[in-house]
Amino acid sequence: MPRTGREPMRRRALIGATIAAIHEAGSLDVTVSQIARRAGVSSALAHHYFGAKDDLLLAAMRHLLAEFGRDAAGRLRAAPTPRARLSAVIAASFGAAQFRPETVSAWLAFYVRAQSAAPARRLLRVYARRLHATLVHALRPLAGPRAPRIAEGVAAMIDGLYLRQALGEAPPDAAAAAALVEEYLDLHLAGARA
Amino acid sequence: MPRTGREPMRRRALIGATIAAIHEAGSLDVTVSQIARRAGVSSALAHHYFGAKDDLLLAAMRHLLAEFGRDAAGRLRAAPTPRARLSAVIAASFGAAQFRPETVSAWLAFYVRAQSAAPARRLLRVYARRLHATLVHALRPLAGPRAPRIAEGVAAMIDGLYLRQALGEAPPDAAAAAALVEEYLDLHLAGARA
Amino acid sequence: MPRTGREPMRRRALIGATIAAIHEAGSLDVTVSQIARRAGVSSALAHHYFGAKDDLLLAAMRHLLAEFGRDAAGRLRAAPTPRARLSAVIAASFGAAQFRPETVSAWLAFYVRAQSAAPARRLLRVYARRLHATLVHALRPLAGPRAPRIAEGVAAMIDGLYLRQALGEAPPDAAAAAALVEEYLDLHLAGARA
Amino acid sequence: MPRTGREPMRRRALIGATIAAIHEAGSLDVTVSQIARRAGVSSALAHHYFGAKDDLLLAAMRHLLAEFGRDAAGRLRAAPTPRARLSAVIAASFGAAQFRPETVSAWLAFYVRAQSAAPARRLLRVYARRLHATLVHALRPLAGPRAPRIAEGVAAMIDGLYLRQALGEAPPDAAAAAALVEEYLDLHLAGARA
DNA sequence: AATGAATGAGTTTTCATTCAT
DNA sequence: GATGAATGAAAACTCATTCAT
Repeated sequence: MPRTGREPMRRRALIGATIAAIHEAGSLDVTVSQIARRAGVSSALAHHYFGAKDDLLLAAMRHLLAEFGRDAAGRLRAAPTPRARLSAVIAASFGAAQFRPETVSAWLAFYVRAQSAAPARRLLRVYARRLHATLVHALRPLAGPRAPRIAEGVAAMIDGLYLRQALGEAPPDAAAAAALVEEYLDLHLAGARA
Repeated sequence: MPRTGREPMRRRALIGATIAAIHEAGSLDVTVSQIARRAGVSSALAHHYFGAKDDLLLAAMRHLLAEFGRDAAGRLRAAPTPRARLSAVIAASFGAAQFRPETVSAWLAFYVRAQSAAPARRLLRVYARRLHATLVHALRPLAGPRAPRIAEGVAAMIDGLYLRQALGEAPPDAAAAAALVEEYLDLHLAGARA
Repeated sequence: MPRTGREPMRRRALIGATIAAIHEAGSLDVTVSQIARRAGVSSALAHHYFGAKDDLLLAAMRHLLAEFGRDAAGRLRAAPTPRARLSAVIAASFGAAQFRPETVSAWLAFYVRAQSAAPARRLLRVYARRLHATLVHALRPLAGPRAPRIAEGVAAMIDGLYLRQALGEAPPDAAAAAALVEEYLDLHLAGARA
Repeated sequence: MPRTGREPMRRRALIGATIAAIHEAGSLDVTVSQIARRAGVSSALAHHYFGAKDDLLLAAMRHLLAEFGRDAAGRLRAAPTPRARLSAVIAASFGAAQFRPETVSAWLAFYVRAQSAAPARRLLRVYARRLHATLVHALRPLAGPRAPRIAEGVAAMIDGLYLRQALGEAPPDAAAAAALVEEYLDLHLAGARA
């Protein structure tokens, strides 16, 4: 039986609390104390584990990215065709784990942060490039030279739907969002085949 | 000759400084003093004219929205057909005034703010609904019942391209962005006609 | 016909506004702008006429003191006997002009101010001494060597009734207050005669 | 041995510093920084323990009130007769702890504050009512229906003596002040018996 | 005479961060 | 490992006061 260890437990709790707090505040203007209280520890402990506040935020961001990455990877492994791989990416983007209001808020906040904080920017770029590469790779056999272009469109649309979701008064409709992107793809690929 | 009036001058200067400062900081975490200094006045004067910081931010937001509104309205007046009206909206979105890094940064920052500040949210919603109405109205004769759906896709894509532009290492390529949206429309409308 | 002159008019308006504002705020924490607005002029004009804020406050204080002085002097002139003179002072203290909530608030605020501002303290002392002298003078033929002591008691009781009035939830009852002091005097003077 | 506990220590120090600072300033226009410096801590700590400045002021007020309450209660317990109880209240009012210039200044400042700040007003009213009830209760067997009236006179005189003491150039003479009130009582009660 | 414009000097309050225990 | 205690630094906001017009 692996002793779970207090530290990893605390770290997880703090990261979860960070995301929840960001969602509740709707921005990164969240105090370390708020986060710590939510995680049931002292703010000093948050510093002890993560160093500066920025590091905690980065860790939360990394957590979100990794979660998405795992989710997407799983779906990609199960996808037999290029077209299915594209759907896998879309499904992961609008999957239950990603499209929760909580996650979307945090996501958007991190995007803004990336404009001013270099480490956050680096993180997002790695993710963006990986996503782009995956899309292009899957699109290549279906759309040839238009692949990068379509990938760009797909990525933009996904991001745009997140943005609107973050703001939206309407309840999140992951299915409708996914369908919109799928349709975009279908139009492009049908046109290609024609 | 109308006396220029100092107040409108100062207000304009402060709003301009606000947008510039937001861009430079990459977020709304800008102090009133920074903004005031940039406008060449004291922070007290900024408070004198705008009240609280939030009011200044809102005024800047309103300014951006109004600018876009005027730009779009001008282009729409010159558009003879529904399809041209759609292009007018897209052109306004990616026009020189709107797609400057400066404006895009501020835009995104305001989106985040709208998550927590009700007045900002109201402002963005008004803009979003107006845009949506314009798009649907122009799409109706071309796409019938699919109009709302396509409008949603167009709006999402535009927002997504802004988001990516805000983050992007690449220099802004308004033409490419606009082309992507135009193409999206063409695909939908071609399919419709077919 | 005496041209009233703008200046005296403005000064009066400002002093009245000062007292009203102090009453409304319940303390001297009133801004010059508030006072000026209430008087219908700019704050700059208040400074123009009175110099610093302290000077305006002092002028308002002086106004209150002078008003009380005039009121008391009038009543004293009409008082035929020492006992009547004592009643005159009491009547002036609780007269309509003095015992208004407005005046009482200001009065108390000035008492506090006198603790830290020398000019205000000097002003109040002059008034206190004059009042004391008047009381002693009237008491001497009635109470002999006990005059200063009784004067002290009367003055304290008047001040105390003001204090309680300033705080009181009950509506001001000038008659009851005056009666309490009169009774105090009667007891002393009856005892003296006995 | 109970660990002294830093928090209670700091709270006490801050409250003491508040009262001292109010006395020195002669009003509540005292900055949190001044108070904190006097207590030997940072202003941030004052906020940490008391929240807003108002809360610190209220705590100081409550401290004064409680101190007086304890003092009076002790003396009342030792008073065998109604008349002795009245003297106990007077003695407590002018006792060494209460009639210090420091305390009197603060007292007066709080009275003014009560005019504009509801919580302060509530606090003072509780104290005023309790005092009134005590006086009336002790006076009832001695003065019958005149008890409330005399109680009012006693309370007013005490407050008035505080007021004059706050302003006074003369050194505080607690004995003389107390004697004045005692005499007032004696006159009333002698008259009653007669 | 009168004012709008403008600001410097402060004041409260918040918060990330450190440190002794 | 964990925390309460403590603070320096900063930020929003206020206000008396000055000055050009």
